Amino acid sequence: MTIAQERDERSGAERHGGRHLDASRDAALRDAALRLLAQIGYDRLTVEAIATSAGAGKATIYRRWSGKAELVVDALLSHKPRLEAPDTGSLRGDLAELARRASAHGAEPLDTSVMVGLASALPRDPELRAAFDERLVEPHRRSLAAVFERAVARGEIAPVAHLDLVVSLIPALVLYRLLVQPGEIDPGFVESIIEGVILPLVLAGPVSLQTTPTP
Amino acid sequence: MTIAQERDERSGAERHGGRHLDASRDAALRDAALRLLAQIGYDRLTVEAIATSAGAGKATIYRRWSGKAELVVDALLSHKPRLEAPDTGSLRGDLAELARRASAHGAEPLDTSVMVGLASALPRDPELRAAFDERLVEPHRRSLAAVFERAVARGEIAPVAHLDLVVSLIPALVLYRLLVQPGEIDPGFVESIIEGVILPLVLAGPVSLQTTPTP
DNA sequence: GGGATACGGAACGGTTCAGTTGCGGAACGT
DNA sequence: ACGTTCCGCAACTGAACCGTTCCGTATCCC
Repeated sequence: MTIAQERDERSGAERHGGRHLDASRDAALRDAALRLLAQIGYDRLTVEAIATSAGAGKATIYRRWSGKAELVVDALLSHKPRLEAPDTGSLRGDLAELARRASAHGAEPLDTSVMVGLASALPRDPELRAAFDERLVEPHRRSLAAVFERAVARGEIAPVAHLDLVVSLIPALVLYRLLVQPGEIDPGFVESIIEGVILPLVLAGPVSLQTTPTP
Repeated sequence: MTIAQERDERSGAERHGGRHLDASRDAALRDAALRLLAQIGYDRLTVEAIATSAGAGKATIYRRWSGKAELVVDALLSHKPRLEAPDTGSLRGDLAELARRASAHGAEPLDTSVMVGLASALPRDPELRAAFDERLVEPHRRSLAAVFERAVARGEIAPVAHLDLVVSLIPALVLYRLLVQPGEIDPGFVESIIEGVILPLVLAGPVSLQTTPTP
């Protein structure tokens, strides 16, 4: 519905004379929405604050979206993630590169704050959750899965048994860490996940030990 | 401050005649607060809804707490977790028992919903975060740490290298799963974390492989 | 018994926000 | 040139909620 509305307004059949919608206003409003979302969370986010923060009037928002929910979903979907998985030649190098992007660079700290800000709202809004999935969750999972699959193809590791779980490790632990201990993520934190959990896990062969060692 | 207020009201020096505070109202209100918190999250939680849900009047709440924040913190702190780590004789057995408690039983599904409901509010309220830590995060970590330490003492596994990280695995992955895919947690989910991630990780010896296998 | 206080319930003023409308001005098509 | 539509801004109505106050009733200490 969001995309449809966008189509109506841009290539609409009922556009005659008059001033056009200013595309720079769209971008400014979406940016402001994501920035405030990361700062104060979805529930405390107000349309008025978004407008003010973008130097716009509320009417400019309601000319484009039906309200907060539609604007935030559209902002999330417009937020293009970097999909390209790195290829440094080794699994450790690829993971380190992903970690470097995730902690140091500009995009990802916003991503994780947005995740925290959206958390409480996701269970009650399927559209929000779908956009959250498409732009924040799945790209990470795909990049990680590609890195592991390349390592398998190189013969560096055996096929990963629970790939779904393994590619969730970094985002899950980063999110948990942000909830339990708010503030900036130490770059070494992601590194210790890689070195302390992921690499030992995927480098170890399949384990088939006895369950009862103390008869 | 919350505990101090409680002391003032119960053993207060300035209590003369008149009807006493009904302790059953305290419990009903705290229960209602946690139940609604799990359902709709902290931000949408209203004092009015808590009172109505507990069959009480708002005045009964404001006689005890200064507002929503203090009530929720007090409710969290009154929520006594089961600390006792199981001791089945094997690491796998202990972990399976923890998993059984976490997914099937009554207390823990509420716990995880409360965690989701609190998520967006934690970064901006240190008292809330402290209570969250004390009653929802640390007990889980302590139980898991105790289980691993006993396994080390039995000689079942080598000392766990990144214990802080390893004991975060279950809560982090469960929380992440709840956010990304709301609804009930499949009991098999926690089991696959144990079998697919934790056990392979702690059973594998320290890994010291070469970083560059493709010269 | 009598004064004091808690109880559920209802009402009230104050604040915040949603969503709409009007204003003066600017940008577009015809 | 002219009408149409966008722009930022401000004002407005209505809803939701907070925190307080009052009511009639019930419970406690003295």
